Amino acid sequence: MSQKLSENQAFSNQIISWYRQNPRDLPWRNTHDPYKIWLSEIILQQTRVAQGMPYYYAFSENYPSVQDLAEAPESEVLRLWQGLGYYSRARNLHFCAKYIWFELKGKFPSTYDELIKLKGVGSYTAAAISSFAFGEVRAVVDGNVFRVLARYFGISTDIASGKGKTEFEALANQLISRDNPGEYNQAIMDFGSRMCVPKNPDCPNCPLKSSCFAFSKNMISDLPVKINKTKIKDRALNYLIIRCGNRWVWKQRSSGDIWTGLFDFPEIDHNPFSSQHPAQQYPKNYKHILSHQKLTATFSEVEIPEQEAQKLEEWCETQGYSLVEENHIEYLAKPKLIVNFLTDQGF
DNA sequence: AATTCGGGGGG
DNA sequence: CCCCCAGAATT
Repeated sequence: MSQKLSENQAFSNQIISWYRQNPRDLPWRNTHDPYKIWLSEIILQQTRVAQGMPYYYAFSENYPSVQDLAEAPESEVLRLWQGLGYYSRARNLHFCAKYIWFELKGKFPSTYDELIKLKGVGSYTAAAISSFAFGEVRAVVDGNVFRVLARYFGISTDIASGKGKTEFEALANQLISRDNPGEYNQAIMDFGSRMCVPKNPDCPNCPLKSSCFAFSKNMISDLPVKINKTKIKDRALNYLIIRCGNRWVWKQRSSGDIWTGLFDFPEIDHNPFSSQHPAQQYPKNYKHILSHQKLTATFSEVEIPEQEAQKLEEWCETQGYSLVEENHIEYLAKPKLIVNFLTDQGF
């Protein structure tokens, strides 16, 4: 056995050894059901375990099987996802559930190569499902793995680049335990999220410190290298709430922009009503940070008399807007910004 | 390769 | 204020 191979084996053995002494009891670890594992992995993309946990329970209870999810209306799935963000995850989840149930007759894809074809399933998620549910030897590379490997092996390749992704995936697939790939994958992610954390990691108590490159070179704060280019743009949203009796005009957002499929309000420009009826603006501005946009929203309100209800209905029809009874608002999937506004109004 | 997709937590 | 989080799709 080459020295390289035995060093790799020592690394994975220590990772698994640490994991067995410090296991977290997470609900998706108590099953091999690929549906539940898939569900958990989609929820946890770019999402902390603590934030995703209540959503995992909600989806598991409302949709215990892929059939239940497949037969649910998309509006309900999006409403259940409300507040978690990256809503294409929910739409892709529902799309794939329908595909698996109705096209594949409920037979869940069971290999990395099949799983990665699913919408919303990339290299990380395909590796996670194939190893956890089916025991395939396929290493996960998430933010935790990037960090642990970059520090331990002293790799300074930009983890946000395609070169970095290729390089780290190749290394991870050399390190993964052939006997227990799923447990190794769980172990290295847990190690990264609880021991080898981004800031102020607990190096003195780390079982791998003696052979860790970054620790020995005092480069913990320099690794991993991540070159971030995203710049945040300011954006104004000036909403107009058009009310007619107890009905409000709602707009379902279309693709190609933020919050696809969710409901908010028309914006104040280009409406035939606010010029003829007094529109009242709410005093408070709402600031909301997305990953790439800094939103500032204002809300105005205009009341349309019942005599013009038919004209309003026709205008909504041409615009693709919906007149929604107040008691139905809670069932619409809405962005957090809108939920915040409604909460302030007592909804 | 660069940009676009949410929302929350921690230093 | 910054960065990060069990990333992936699109351009």
